Amino acid sequence: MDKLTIKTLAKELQLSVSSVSKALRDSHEISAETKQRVLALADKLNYTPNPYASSLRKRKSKTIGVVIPEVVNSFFSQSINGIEYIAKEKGYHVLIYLTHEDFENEKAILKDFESGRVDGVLLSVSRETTDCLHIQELIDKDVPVVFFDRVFNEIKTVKVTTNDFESAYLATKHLITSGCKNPAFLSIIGSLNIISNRLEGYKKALQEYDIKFNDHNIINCTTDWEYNYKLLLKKLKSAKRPDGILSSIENLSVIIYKVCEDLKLKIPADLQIISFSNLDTASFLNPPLTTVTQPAYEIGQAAAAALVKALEKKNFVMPNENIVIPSVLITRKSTKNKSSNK
Amino acid sequence: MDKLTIKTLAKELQLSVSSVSKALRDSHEISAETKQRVLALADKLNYTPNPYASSLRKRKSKTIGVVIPEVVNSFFSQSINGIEYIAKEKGYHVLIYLTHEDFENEKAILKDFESGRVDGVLLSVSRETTDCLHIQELIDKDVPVVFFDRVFNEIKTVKVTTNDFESAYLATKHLITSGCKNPAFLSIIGSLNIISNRLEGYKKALQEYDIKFNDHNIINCTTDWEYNYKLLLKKLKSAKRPDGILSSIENLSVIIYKVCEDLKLKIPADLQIISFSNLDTASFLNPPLTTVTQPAYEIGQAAAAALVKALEKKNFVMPNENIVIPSVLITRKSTKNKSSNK
DNA sequence: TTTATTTACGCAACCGTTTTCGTGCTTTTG
DNA sequence: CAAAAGCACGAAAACGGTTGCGTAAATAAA
Repeated sequence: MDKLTIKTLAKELQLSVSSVSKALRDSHEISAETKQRVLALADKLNYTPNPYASSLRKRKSKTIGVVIPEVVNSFFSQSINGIEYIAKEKGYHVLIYLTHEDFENEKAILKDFESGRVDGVLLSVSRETTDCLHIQELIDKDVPVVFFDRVFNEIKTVKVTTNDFESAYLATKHLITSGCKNPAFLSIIGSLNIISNRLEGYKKALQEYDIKFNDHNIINCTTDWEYNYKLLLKKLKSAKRPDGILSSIENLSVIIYKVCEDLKLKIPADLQIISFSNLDTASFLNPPLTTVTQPAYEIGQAAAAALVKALEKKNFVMPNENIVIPSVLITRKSTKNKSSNK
Repeated sequence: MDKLTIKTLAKELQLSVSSVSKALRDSHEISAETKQRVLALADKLNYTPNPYASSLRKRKSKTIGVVIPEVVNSFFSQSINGIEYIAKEKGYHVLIYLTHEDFENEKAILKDFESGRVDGVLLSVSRETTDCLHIQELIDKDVPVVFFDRVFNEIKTVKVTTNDFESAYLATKHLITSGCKNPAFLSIIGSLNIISNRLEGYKKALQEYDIKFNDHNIINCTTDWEYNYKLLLKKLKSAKRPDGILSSIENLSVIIYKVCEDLKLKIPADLQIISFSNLDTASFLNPPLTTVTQPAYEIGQAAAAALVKALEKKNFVMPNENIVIPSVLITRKSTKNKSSNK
């Protein structure tokens, strides 16, 4: 048995290759009767058209590339879920690439995309990404890019984010109204927009409550967990230690718990904690963690939908649009809210 | 500017298309000098060969398909990480598909693979998958499939798993030696090999310690969390309630915590808990959860490596091989182990 | 009845690479 | 010095579909 191609069908049916192709694609040029015959045989022989031949000729791959920093991360894996939902619905395939927060990796991946491997890209930039030449170059080659979560404002395209500024503002406000006099902000190195937006929200809340902003209360973590642990240990041992923390990074919250345990600091009595987090174990931590939870699934869906919508158009132009899907503050026992639920 | 193809290079260099192609692929037929010229221009023009044309001609896509039940799951996302590591290293691309534990989805995905979209497949079957015709059909079309974690023994191929039987045995033994007289086993509907293997391990430990096996202690959960909650509530309220639980499913462990909280059962005093889990928040739960942690990353790596190894061979034959990478039991405060670490 | 239009299909070019085979030319060998 | 071998490259046929265009027959309009 040699390979089953469209030619096999054509020969069997005494039709030309082109007619078979047209019949399979439900062209109006082919009679209903012939279509039936073709479909029937295709079905019987279990024929599936070669996607590469098709992609080559049609100059589109029905494939989208998803570029994210990490996959072992509840935010990104939930996003992928949303992306996959839309992709499947619209008949697209999903290629996944991880940058591991490395700029060179990101560049190499986007460079590869210039080959036409994917019709469009969903991108959440790495922490190290400081310029966007590689992104613009890709777009200039007519490969549309939609940002989600970690965006680059310099690029004119659709950006799907959550309300980082406002969420951080509300979270900080929550800390303050729960009694914090000296809330700190847990940050991470890099130049991510989302982080600086969150920082601005934090600052605004301080300002509103006449708490003077103190540089010491911005704790800059790194990717080195050992270092972060020591840094937090130092900060929380110091005389003017914070009495509340807003963590802008999910993974860092567990380190805080660890440090508190080791320093015998009581949560929330000695230290109140809120974290941006999508961990569904947050409510089972000790004590349950108050979180700012991002609508990761919806963000993935919205980004994929925007991309596909553009791809389906003849001469698509990506609108320079910001889609903002709000996060939700879920108060739990790690903060001293009065009306504590859960 | 029209599309940049190999023809553009050929024209510019006054060479034939074939020579350029050969130069790019570093063929011995081309002189070093010519290669230099070709590479230089390709570099200058930022040329990237069209992958679809190449795949069509070469009849291989340098792409592997990964089919998993869910991605919002620390085991699978860690596995993907391992897979991606190998894929990148070997120059493969990774297409990800989610079955959402649905058999029909799984069939449709594997059917699509018969088109030659991927060179090989890494598969972890859905919970609902009870027969393997669709898998065998794919293999019969010369698309190699490597199983990881959730395997199908009927299929002769490489299977990468962890030592489920032994791990469950050791975990149960741990419960018993920590004082459990009546340990239960938390299962989930479906016919997964890994679950039944774990159940066997549990049974063996009971037998070894002369604890008679009791059907009531096999708690069969479903995908309905509400139902599971009620079921566990009932089980843990009953007179002959278990004094220890081995959960074979990561997600179920948090429900147990919830039920214990609501019933005011103390962990581990009233109920000791061990769960198969890859959650890195396990040690920050209240109390820290004793886990059987699977080497998810390594399993992904091993599966991908086995697949790629086969793909790189001329006439590959998949060996019918079991690669077993052991899990590790990490004792924490949810069990009353004597030498408690962490 | 003649002409115009529609219907249903085939021909052949094309998408961008890869690869086999052939061909001059230079170099080696007996 | 003739024959053989090696070298560097080009022509052309694939790979498996898609699509614009041509065309014969069938139908509609004039």
